[in-house]
Amino acid sequence: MSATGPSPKTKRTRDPERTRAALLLAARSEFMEHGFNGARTSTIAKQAGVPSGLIYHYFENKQTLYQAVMEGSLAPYFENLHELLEGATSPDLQLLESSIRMYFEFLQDNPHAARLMAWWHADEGWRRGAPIKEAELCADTQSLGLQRIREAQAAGCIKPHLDPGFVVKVFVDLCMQWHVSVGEHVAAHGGDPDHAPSVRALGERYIDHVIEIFMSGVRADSAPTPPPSNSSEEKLS
Amino acid sequence: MSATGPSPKTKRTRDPERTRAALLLAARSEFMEHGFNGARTSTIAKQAGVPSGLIYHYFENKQTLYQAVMEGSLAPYFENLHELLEGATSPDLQLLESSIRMYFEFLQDNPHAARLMAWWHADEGWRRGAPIKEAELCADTQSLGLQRIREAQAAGCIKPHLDPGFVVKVFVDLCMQWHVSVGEHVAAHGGDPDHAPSVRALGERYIDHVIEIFMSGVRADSAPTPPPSNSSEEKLS
Amino acid sequence: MSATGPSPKTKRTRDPERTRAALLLAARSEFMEHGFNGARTSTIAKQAGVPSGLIYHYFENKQTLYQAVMEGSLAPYFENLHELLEGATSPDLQLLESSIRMYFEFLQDNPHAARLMAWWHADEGWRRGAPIKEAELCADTQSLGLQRIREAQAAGCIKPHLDPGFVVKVFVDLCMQWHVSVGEHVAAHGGDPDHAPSVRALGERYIDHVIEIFMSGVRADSAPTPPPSNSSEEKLS
Amino acid sequence: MSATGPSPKTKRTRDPERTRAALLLAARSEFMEHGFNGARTSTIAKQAGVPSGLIYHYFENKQTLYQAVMEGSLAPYFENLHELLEGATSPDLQLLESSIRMYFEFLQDNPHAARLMAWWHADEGWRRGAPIKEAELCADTQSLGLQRIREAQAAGCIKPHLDPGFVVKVFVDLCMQWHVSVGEHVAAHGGDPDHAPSVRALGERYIDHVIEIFMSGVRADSAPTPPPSNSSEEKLS
DNA sequence: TATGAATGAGGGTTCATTCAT
DNA sequence: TATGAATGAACCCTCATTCAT
Repeated sequence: MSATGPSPKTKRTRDPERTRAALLLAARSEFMEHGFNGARTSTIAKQAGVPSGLIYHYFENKQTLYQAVMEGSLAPYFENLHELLEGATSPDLQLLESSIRMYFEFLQDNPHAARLMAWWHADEGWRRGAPIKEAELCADTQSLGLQRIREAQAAGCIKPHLDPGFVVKVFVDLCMQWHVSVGEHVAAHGGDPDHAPSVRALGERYIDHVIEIFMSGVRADSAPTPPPSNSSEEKLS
Repeated sequence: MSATGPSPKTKRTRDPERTRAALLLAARSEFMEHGFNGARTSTIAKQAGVPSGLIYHYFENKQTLYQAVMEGSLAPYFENLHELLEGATSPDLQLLESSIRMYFEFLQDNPHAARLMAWWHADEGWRRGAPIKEAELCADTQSLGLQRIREAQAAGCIKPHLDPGFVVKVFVDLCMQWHVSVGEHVAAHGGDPDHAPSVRALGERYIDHVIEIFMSGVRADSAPTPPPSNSSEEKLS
Repeated sequence: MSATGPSPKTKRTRDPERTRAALLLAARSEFMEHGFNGARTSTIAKQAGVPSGLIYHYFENKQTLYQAVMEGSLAPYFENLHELLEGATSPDLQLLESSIRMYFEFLQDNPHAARLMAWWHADEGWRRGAPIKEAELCADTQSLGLQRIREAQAAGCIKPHLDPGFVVKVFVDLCMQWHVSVGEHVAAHGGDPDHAPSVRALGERYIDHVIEIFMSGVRADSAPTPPPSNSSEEKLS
Repeated sequence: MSATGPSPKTKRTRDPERTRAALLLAARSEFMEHGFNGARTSTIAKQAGVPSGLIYHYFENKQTLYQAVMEGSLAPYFENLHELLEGATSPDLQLLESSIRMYFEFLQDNPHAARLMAWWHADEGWRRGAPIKEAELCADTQSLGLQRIREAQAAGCIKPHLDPGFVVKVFVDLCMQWHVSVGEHVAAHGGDPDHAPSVRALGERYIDHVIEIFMSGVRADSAPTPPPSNSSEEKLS
C-alpha cells in the first residue's frame, strides 16, 4: 500500500541496517495480519525485497523474528507510559484520564500493537512459553500504574474499595479491544471499515464515552451503590 | 471382553450423529487452542476417534468445520441473551445488570466461546470472508439490546447522551476480554492460572467491580461530568 | 537397472506392504550409494514410485528410515551367522574356515551390507547415537564367536595366546573391506570394476588367499614365531 | 592491549600462507568427522577463524578443498612408504614386517588419514570422479611394494603361489580398518573409546597379533596347507 | 459409513557460493 | 586480501484433501 516500499530491484545493495529494518517491518505487517501460524516467511521476505534465506542471517528462525517484532512493537508503548506515569505526581483523576487517552492514542497511532496483542492473547500456548521478554519493563509499568491508583485512593479521589489491578485492567481492556474490533463494530453499524477518517472520529467519540463512564464509575464521591462483595485487593492463593 | 459381543470397544458402531458430534467437540477444542491456522485436522480426527478422511464426509473442508464450530459455540449464547432481552420489559438498570452478569457467566461456563471469539477478532482476514453466518441472529440480538438501552434512556435511567452502541460495546468487551486474558492477569499478579477455583473466584470479584464501575458510570443521576463532545448516535458516513 | 522396477504409473494402488517394501528397497539403494547425508528423500520416493510425502506415513523421518534400512540389511546376516555358530559344536578349524567363507559369501550376495557398514564406520558420529539397535543380537553373535574360538584354543587347534577378539576382528575386517574396496582394487590392477563375473571370480580367489594366510597364521602347530608381547585377553581399563 | 600495536588479536594480519594452512587444517577436521556431504563450509571457515567467503579465494569450491585435504593427508604417507621401500633392498621378511608396523604407526599418528580413507571408500560415487589425484605416486608406491614382495618370493621367504597384490591388500586393509573401527571394537568389549592411552596400548597389542598371524601365514616354510585353487597373479579380463 | 493409504503443493530452513565493500 | 551480507536452489518435512477398499 505504501508508495515508498522497499527498493524493487536495486541489486545487491549492501546495507544490513536497512535490510534488518525492512525485514522487521514486513514481518510486523505479516504477523499482524495473519498471526504466527498464518504468516509466511516467504511473504515477509518478498515484501522486504530480499531472498527468503536472508531472514535466517538476521534471525534464528520464524519464532525469533516473531518475538523481535513483538518486542519492537510493544516496548515503545511501555516506555512511553512508564515515563508519563513517573512524571505525574499529582494524585488526582486528571492523571488517570490522561493516561487512558494516551494509551488509546498510542494504539490508534500504532495499530499493529493492538492487533499483535490480540494474536498474543488468542494464542495462549505461545504466551506460556515466552511472555514477551520485556516482562520486567511491562511489570514495572504495571506496578507503577497500581501505585498511582493507590495514591489516588489515599487522596480520596478514587473509591477506596476498588482493586487497583481491576481498575487498570478495565481501562486497558477497553482501549485495546476497541482497536482490535473497530472493524467489526463499524461494519455492524453500517459503516465502511476502510474509511480511515470516520473510523478515527468514531474512536475519538468512543474514548470520550469510555472516559465518562469509567471516570464517573471510579470517582470516590459518585456512589451510594453497594460496594463489591469481597474486600478489595485479595491475592489469589 | 466377549469376542462376539456387539460394540467391543464402544466406538466401532456406525453412528453418524455421534461421529459428527465427536468431530465438532474435538474441533472446538483444537480450534480454541490453536486457532484456525494452528489447528490440525489430523489432531481433530484423532481426538474424535475417527479416521482423518471421515471429516470430509461431514464437512466440506477445514474452513466449513471451523464455521460449524463457531456457530455451535456462539449461537446458544445469542439465543439465550435474545430470550432474556425479549422477556425483560421493565426498562430499568436491573435488566442491564443481569444481562451483564448473564453474559459473563455464560463465558465462564463456556470458555471456548471467549477463546474462539478472540481468535476471530485477531484474524481479521477471515472475518471479512465469513462473518459468523448467524449474522441475523447476532444482529437481532444486538439491536434488541440497543432498543432496551434506549428504553432505559427514555425512562431516565441511563444518561441520555450516551451512544447505546458504545454502552453495549463497553460491557461486552469487558466481559469477553476478562475470559480471554485471565491467565495473563493471574500470572502477572503471582497466582496460579491453572488453579480453577481461585480463578473462578477472582472472576466473580472482577465482574462485581465491572458492574459497580460501569453501572455508576452510566446511571443517569450520577454525573455532573461534562458530556462527551459530540452528540450521540451519529452514523458514520 | 532391474527390469522389474516398481510399477511406473499404476495410479493409486492401495498396498501398504508393497509400498513399504518399495521404500525400503529404494532407500537401501540410495543410502548405500550416498550415505545418510548424501541420500535424498526425494530420490528414494521417486525410485519407489511414490510421492515423497508418503515416506513420512511409514517412517518418522529420514533417520528412522535409515535405521530401518540398516537393521533390515544387517539383521539377516547376524541371524544366519548365529545359527551357523550355534550348530557347529566340533571345535576344529573347519568351523572357523566355513564361518569365514559364509561371511564372505553373505557379503558377496548382499553388497549393500558391506557398503552400509562402511558408511557406518566412516560416520562415527552416528555410531554413538544409535549403534544399530540389534546390539543384543550383534553382541550375542560376537560372543558366540569368541566362545567357539576359545573352544578351539582349548582343543589345541588355535594358538592359545591369541586374543579371540582380535582373531574375530581380523577375519571380519578382511572380508568386509574386500567388498568395500573391490572396485578400487580392480581398477588399480587394470580391471573393469563393472564386469561382475570377473570381479566375483577375483573375490573367490581372494577369499582363498585370506583363508590360507589366516588359517596357517592362527593354527596352533604352525609357529615358532615369538608370541605377541602382552598376555592375551586383557581388558581395557 | 596497545591500541595501535600490530596484530592486536594475533590473527588480523594478512597472511595468505597462514590462512590457507588454517583452512586446510579446519577442513581436514571437518571432513574427517562428517565426510564430504556432512561437512559444512561455514563450520570450516569458523574453525579456521576466517570469513566464509574467503574459502573461495584459496579453493575453487568445496570439492576442490576436499581433494586438497585428501592429498595433504595421504601424500605424506605414500612418500614415507615409498622411501622406506626404496631403501630396503634385502628381500627378507624383516622389511615386510617393518613396513606393516610403519604403516600402522603412521595411521596411529595421523588418525585423519584412516578416517578420510574410510569416507573415501564408503563414497564410491566420488571415487570414480577423482581417484586421489596422486594416482601416480600411489601407484608407484604400490608397484614398488609388489616388486618387493616378488623379490621376497623369489628369495624363498614368502609362499610363491600367493598373489602379491592380495598380500599387500591384506595387510593394508587390516591396518586401516583397525583405526577406522577401534572405537566400535573398544566399546563392544566394554572399554572407553575416549581414553586415549588404553586405546593406543590396545592398538599395539593388535598389531602384534596381526603381524604374528600374517607373517606366519605368508612365510614360505610354514605350510603344508593346499595352495589356493587358482594359479596366482591372473589378470582380470 | 468407515478406513487409512495416497497425493502433492508448499512451508520453514540450510547452505554452497557470489559479490559489494 | 578480507569481510559478511546477499542469493537462490534445494532439502526435509507437514498437512489438507482425495480415493480405493
